[in-house]
Amino acid sequence: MDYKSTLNLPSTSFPMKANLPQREPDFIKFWIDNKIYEKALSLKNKNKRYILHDGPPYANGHIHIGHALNKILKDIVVKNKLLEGYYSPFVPGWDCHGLPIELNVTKNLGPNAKTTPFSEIRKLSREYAQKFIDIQREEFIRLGVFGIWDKPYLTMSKEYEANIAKVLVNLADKGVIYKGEKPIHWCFHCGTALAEAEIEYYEKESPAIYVKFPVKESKVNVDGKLFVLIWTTTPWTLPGNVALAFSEELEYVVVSFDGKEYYVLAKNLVNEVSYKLGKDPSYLKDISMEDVKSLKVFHPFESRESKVVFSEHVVSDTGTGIVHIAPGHGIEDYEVGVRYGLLLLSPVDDEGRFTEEVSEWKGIKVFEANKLIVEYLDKIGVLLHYESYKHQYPHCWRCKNPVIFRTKPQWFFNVSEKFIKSKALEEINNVKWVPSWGKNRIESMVKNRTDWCLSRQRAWGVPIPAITCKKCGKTYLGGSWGKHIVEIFLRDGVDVWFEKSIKDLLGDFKCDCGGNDFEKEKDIVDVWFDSGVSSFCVLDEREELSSPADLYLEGSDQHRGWFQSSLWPSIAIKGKAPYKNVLTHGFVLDEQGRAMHKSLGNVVSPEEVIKKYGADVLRLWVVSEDFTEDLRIGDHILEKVVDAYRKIRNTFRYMIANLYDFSENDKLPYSKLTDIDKWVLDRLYSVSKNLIEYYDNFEFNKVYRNIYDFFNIELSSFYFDVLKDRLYTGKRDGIKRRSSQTAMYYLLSFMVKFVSPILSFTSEDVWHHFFKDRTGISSVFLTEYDTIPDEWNNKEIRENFDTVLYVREVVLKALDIARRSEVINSSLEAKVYIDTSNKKIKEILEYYKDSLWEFFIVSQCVVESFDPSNLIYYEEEEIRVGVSKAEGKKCERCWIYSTTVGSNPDHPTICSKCLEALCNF
RNA sequence: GGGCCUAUAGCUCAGGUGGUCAGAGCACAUCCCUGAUAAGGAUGGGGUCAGUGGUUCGAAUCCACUUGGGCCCA
Repeated sequence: MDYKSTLNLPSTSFPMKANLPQREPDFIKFWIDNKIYEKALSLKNKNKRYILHDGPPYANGHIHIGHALNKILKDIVVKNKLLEGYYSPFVPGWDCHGLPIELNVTKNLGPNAKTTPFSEIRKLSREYAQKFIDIQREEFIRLGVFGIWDKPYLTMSKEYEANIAKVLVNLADKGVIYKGEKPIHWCFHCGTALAEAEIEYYEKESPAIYVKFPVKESKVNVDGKLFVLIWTTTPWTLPGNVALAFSEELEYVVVSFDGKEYYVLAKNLVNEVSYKLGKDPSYLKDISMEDVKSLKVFHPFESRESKVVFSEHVVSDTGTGIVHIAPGHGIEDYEVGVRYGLLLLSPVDDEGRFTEEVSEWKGIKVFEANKLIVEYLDKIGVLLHYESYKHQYPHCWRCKNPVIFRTKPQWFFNVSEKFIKSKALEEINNVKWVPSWGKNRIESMVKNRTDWCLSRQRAWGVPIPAITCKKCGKTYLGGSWGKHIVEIFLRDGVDVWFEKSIKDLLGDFKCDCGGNDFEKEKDIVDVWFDSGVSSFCVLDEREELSSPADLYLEGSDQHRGWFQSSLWPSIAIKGKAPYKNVLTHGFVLDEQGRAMHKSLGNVVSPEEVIKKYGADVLRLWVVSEDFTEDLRIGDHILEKVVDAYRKIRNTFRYMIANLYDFSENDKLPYSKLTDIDKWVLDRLYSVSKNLIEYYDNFEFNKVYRNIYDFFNIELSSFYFDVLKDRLYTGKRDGIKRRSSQTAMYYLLSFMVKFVSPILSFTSEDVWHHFFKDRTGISSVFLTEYDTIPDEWNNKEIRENFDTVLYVREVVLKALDIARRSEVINSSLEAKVYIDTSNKKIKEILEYYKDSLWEFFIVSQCVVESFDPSNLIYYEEEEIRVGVSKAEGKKCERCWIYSTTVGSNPDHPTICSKCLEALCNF
């Protein structure tokens, strides 16, 4: 007889091989065609909200692995909240304005760029951004990310743009926007301001000079004239000098080479100066920081003081350890100037010529003036040394000419204003930062933050709707004018600013002085402001959303970026942070822990990973690492993730296959379950509690670990292995089999849901193969986590099995020895003897004595004192184990050895247990 | 150059307030099974906890410095 056909072997069409790259698109199609996310949301419409607000990626280029990491993490949060029963709408966004897009557009225009009108550049930029929004949207969807993809927010949408202007006007009304000056890169050849990205560094030859600044007063006593010595490669910036910066980290000395003139400079640069002069010092003395602070220094040719200040940016690798400060001609200088309240001079016009403020060289281009200034310094006796110096210098990317720093009027957001800054710091304290050091990080950045320069001299962005009266020079941004122009923007879009004349926009607005002839502001607002006001333009505007958001989740670089740009406007207008929780993730590095660079050839793209392994593998990778730190990725790491994926998939498959003949009606009540099934439900109870806690704390790596370990240790290697006998050979609807199937049904139902925020495709695959028809629910994402019955929490069973499992370890070692001694091959060929002096253990073993053979997967197991001779013997701690060949013959059906084999002449090759099972076959 | 973060077996990770803390899973090797089968099970070998120097009776765990790596600034 063919006994194999009488077994209840696992049966399923759920494929072992996932074939994710090919099959995942079908699930995406299913989700989209059946509007699964929309349905899930509408099911939870009345429930508590959970708002994760998307930080908009820049609409330029394809997504990289960092984008994938970010969106997958967000998706895990959103799906988990959905399954917890929250209404969690995810509205994806894109950052659309800004220089990189404008540059790509103008690059494509080639030499025509200069003559292309603003409005055309804006139109092309808009098309360019839209193209990449469409590309990136498909790429995000391919990752399995749920979101309201057909209604994302775009910072270039008509409403969003108008709202940007509205928030800006609101801020102006709050009195935190002001007009000031700031140095910018300027190409006087092209007559335009340049952004950092438009600067190229080339070698340039400049005059390097040592200049003596006369000291008028000090505590330093020398027998001659005292000077502070500086070194510069831009003599033309000297007319703008207002200060001399020292470093508190350096030591200074007074040195003389001729006994007549004495110079203050950094101690460790004396040798360099001495070498250049070709003279040894005739006098050298340390001076204290107090001495330095006592110096009252004057400008070498202007009749004003050159103030002594201190700055960290002063170093002693070259020069004199004292830096001449011209706040109008350098960013660092400017910042020092802001800190010390220094005069801001920028006596240079658009063509790079000195203005009349510098009467001596008025009208002369600054680079040509260099030579004249050096000659002049020499003439008045303050030039110590001159040489030609080659160094890296910024040049215009377009015309390749050297650029300069000069100041232009700019719009600022006054964040250093006391009230705003202290309010911001207070609010930072009310936000939960994950990981916790994020708070420290943003706090120190906020503390040191200087005013935010909002204006950009560009085309692709939202105009700053300010006007200046030509008659009296008064500038308007907020007030009734602001209200008026925002109304127009909301109705017609911000493009009218560029397209219409000021007269058309003005309405009946008049200047306080009575004038009605105005000039339009040409600058646009910084892109960081665009995304920074998203809580106003998205959370406050869209019905399904609200502010403050429950969560912002971005890379740790956003402490400087979006988290801050979002904080300031919200603080200034609402007095509140726009978020309750802020979670940051690290950066994705290669397997060696190095940043990815095209030149290193170590870039891993999400597209490649999906093509080779599938999105679920990428999703599993995300949680297999600790995302609060930097993450590593590469083929070796991904292979490991694939292994883990296979294990999880197979565990699901095993459950599905063994439940092929089980339905809800076959479920047994908890009280009827066998102990091992009660044990596994106790494990499921504790795993479930853990998982919910881990999910809520964003500890996804622990979620992964807990699931993976549960599948490997408890389920695969013990529970499922033990179950095989009763599932395959037991009576089809026998109590033991149904008991285990009941537990397995819960395992499958609970775990497929817990896994679904991570392995969304695979979970849906499982759902469709098993639960869809049984429940009538078409998607796992239309369900919620199962409630965890408290009766599963069974301390007694747990403790019993702790003991059983401990003894099992010892037994397995004994079996291994028996196997290596060639006493047995399969563990079913063994009979096991166990004895222990531990009363408690013995009690438990005796209680389970009829099940031990099953737990250990052997044919016979006895608990009694035994003679170890003639047995394979092993002991550990108090456990003594003996192994011999099992008694009786191998049953052809269940493969267990039994003395009952042959007792029935009709079935001479099978055991009594199998005979019983066959009765109702 | 500065701020923040980071360094534990081949990989991914555990190791509150210092004293069985040198762990887990996977991978690997060897063996078993062939009724989860391009699956399943068992046993085993792997680390001077980046380095140096301190504090301490005692440090992976505290402190300092160094080195490597990352983010943000300069």
